[in-house]
Amino acid sequence: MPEFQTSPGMRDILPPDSARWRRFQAVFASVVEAAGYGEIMPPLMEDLGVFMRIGDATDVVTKEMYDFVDKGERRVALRPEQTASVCRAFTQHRPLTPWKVYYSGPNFRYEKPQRGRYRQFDQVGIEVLGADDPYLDVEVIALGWEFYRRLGLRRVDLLLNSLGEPEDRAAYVEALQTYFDDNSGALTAQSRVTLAKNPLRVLDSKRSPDAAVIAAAPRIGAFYSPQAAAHFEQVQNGLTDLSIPFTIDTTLVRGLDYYRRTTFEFQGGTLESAQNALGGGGRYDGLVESLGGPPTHGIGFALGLDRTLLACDDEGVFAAPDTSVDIFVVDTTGGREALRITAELRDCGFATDRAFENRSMKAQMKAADRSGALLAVIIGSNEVEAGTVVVRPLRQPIGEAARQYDIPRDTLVSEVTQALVKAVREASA
RNA sequence: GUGGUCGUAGCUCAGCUGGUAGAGCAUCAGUUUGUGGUACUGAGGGUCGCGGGUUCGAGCCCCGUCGGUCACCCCA
Repeated sequence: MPEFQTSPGMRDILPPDSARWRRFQAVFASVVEAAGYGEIMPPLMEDLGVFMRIGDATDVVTKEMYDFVDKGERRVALRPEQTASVCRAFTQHRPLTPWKVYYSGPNFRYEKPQRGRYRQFDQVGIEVLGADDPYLDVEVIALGWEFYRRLGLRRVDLLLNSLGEPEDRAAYVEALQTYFDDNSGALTAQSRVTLAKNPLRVLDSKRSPDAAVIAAAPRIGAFYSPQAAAHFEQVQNGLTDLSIPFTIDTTLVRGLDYYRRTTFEFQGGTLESAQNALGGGGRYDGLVESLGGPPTHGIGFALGLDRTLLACDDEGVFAAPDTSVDIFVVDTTGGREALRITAELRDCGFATDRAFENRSMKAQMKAADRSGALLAVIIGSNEVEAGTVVVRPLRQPIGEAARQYDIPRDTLVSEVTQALVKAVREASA
């Protein structure tokens, strides 16, 4: 074991995996930019108070924050999510509404790491501030749905719920509290602890002894005000109009305390339940206000990159993109000629790699093969003397002899262009 | 944070009831005095996560610790 390793829950993303991450973010950007969203890049660190507004009943805030005092005696924290930062940015800059933004990047939570759960983890997401239209809820959900489709995922389930208006939610929480209190004998000890903090969260319990109690608990639906019920119905109708299948799940309460009305979650059908939440979101009317801004409607979602990639692996889609080079330059005369040729080819836009340390012809050819290049450009002492270079196609079927040929050194670019066109055509045939 | 489980070469792993380490792949070199991907030969590479303990002797047993993983919790 080396002396230094990444800290728990932190890891290096190496090639070719890193290319997959980049493409993931690029696909997301293209989906939401096509709907008018612009990218916001908030800082990784904010005043601790910004994140405290997420809610003091959530572990994300109370137990998992990477907070510390900086050299200027400020209480700061690494962001555990980005919604709060977006709302802070909104109150700070007061952009025109509706303000449609997307983000992509790492967040930090001090949790015990597990598969699909890291202390530094990437999310992509969108937020819309300043609009109350239920069709906006539909747009937001539909964009998440569309993104999964673009990745190639098919086994994603959309769970939908509404927590009602704040008053509805409060009345429901009260009813739940009463119900669970009356039945606390049947709950697990852990659920009783949860109950003391937030009765809604008890609905999330995955412990089997709780299942019966939860199944018989009061449902949120009975507590909706007429407005909340109408909003929820329009959201459902809109999703149906777009042929997006969903399941109403009245126990879907989401972890963050700021949610109001519409909440939703995307679950991966192939994943274990501990990791099956690929992403989720909802309305958080009130969050901007709690950060000192004007009363402002808000809705958005965040999708976890790690779990979504796990789901992609399970479904065999969205493989790491090919990052191989077009041309590999082999030079057995010391490497100076390779230096010139490589630079020339790169200038002309060809992805080009080469070998170093003046290794044997065989070793350099091996490296050329490994590079995935379609073409090798070879220079030995004979070629230097004759003023030529060898062009050798590399991707013919095993057993078939390579048809390499000499070309004049000064026709390199045009010859290589032709050879590449041919190689690509043969490869796709 | 609580509990289970695992931790041996770069990677995947084997190692019988304790007797001072192996395979496959990968890497490098040679068979081929200029040419890769299939074949053959060989080489390099490990303080068996770390620290204690038991023992004549520990990769194998015990304790602790760190890390991964699984469940709970939480959530993405």
